[in-house]
Amino acid sequence: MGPNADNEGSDSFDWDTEDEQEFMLPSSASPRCFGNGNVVCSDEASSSNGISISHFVGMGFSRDMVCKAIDENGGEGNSTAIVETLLTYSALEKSPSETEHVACGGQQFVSDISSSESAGDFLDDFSDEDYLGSEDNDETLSEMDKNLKQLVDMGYPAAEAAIAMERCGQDASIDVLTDFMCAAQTAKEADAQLEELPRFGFNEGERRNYFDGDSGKKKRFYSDNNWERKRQKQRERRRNSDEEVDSTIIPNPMIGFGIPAEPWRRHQRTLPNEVIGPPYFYYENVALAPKGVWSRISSYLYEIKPEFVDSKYFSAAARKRGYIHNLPISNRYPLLPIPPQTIHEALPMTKKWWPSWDSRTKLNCLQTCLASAKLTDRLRKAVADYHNDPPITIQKYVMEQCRKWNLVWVGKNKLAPLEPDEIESLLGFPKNHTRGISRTERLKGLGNSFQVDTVAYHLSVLKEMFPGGITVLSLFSGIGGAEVALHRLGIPLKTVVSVEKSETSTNILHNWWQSTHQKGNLIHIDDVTKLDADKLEQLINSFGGFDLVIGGSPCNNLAGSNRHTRDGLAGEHSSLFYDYFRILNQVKLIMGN
DNA sequence: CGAATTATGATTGAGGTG
DNA sequence: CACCTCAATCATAATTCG
Repeated sequence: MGPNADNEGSDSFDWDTEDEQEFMLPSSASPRCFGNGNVVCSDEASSSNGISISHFVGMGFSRDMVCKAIDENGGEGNSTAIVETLLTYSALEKSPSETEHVACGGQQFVSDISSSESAGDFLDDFSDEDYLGSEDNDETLSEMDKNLKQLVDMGYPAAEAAIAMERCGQDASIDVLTDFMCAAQTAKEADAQLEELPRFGFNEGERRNYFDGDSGKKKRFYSDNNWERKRQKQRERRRNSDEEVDSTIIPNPMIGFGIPAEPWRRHQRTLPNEVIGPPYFYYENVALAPKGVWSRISSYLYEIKPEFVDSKYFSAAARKRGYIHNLPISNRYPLLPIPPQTIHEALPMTKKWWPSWDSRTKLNCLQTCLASAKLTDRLRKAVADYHNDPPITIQKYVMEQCRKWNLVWVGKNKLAPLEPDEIESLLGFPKNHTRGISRTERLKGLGNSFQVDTVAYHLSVLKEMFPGGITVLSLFSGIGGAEVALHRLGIPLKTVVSVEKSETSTNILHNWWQSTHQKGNLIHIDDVTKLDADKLEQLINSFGGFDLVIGGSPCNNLAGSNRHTRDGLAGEHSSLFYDYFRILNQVKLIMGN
């Protein structure tokens, strides 16, 4: 009946080595900026797994740095380790001063992007005068490395040590550095009170203590030695690790700069001058990413703070996402018709079988996998034994599984996962949008997509700006959430350059393009890493520039559902964010000329 | 061999309790 | 403040099926 309560004490933990590695992850570093095509070293031979020096150079690191990082990691095999090494170097070189003011009812943004020494500068407005690491010869670097290592050995987080070294100068003594960090620490502790925001009554906090001897897997863990040790280590790490380098605050309620239901909430923001469009850009990823990820993404995208929005305010299913963009935020309007807002409205057939003790009105996030038939059958058996409502412990267990797997009631005591066409509808896509490919592929494509109504609400401000239509660079297009959103807004698509690796997703977008009788051009490119400055310049010359650069880079190394490779931004796929950043910069640069 | 099926926790943060 | 409960989460990998 209950979930398998096993694996107590079966895992062995090796925290000692892991802690060291995590310290090496700085949580803030400034991006390198790009010049013209001369940064692209096309003569580089790719290694067997397709990762080359130019791949890392493309992320914005200098060539020297890349070579050194590859050497340190014993060749090009371990790209994740190389990226982390590079990010550490970046933190050593420079860390952005995180000045930030929060005005009442709005936010102000202060940019602090400096150009670097690498290959041409892309922002003429900024000078190099406050940049100190103009020639990072090996001796300087290794000296700084030595200091960093010593500080880390003393127990300081690498990120703070790197910041201290940057602030105090390269040849500051260890004493000076520790003093600096001590002062910074106390300042931050005193700074740790800023929290307001009203709360909504969406989830009534009905918390009961439940003591279930059978299905209770938790109580027993508390007396487990490994478990205790692990929790202790976690607490220690939490105290030690970068106290407040991650300044990202996820708002509650998660409504960003406003939702259609509350147009009276007024927000204002000030963007840095160099990102006031065009070109407009729109970047998306999961809101609940590992610590520090959003502040890093933000530091690359001109220090613009993400707009966190949960799609449950636009549809019957939740979808917590962060959006960084330079779009205006006033006079937004929702896509019509307004989609069903509750489970019963979206799936009327379920109403008949819905038990009174299932209090859900919204579905959770639509993911890429569905519950197994064995699980739903176990749940059916757990509930079917009772004439009336099952006991509270059974209810708890069933509800937990329902929430985890987004199950709905489709018969007496019968639960089932959603069908692909239901997911299409909940995400705002037309019926049969993904039809024609395998069920597994459909679920994957849909699970990785935008919620169309949510994105369209943000993009709606483009309509009056581009009455004649727009030219779009769509990165990581997937099944075409951005295209569908723009089309449903009635914004003509003059040209869409779509970059997408998956062939099945590409076909879906292509089919949609034809079936909606688009007048414009749809151009496909299959690899973001191959979209270099030359290619961009060629495209921009052909179409007169891009009005919008839109895309959400891979989230699978950030998403909470990933048990195996939740490696953060440095992960194999999620690191493609740096290509979004690179391409956006190159577009801005080329269009600026 | 592609498609379908199934099992597989950890990391966060909010909020309660003593 | 220490400690706990509760909740959410754009997935991966191994295996089986047809």
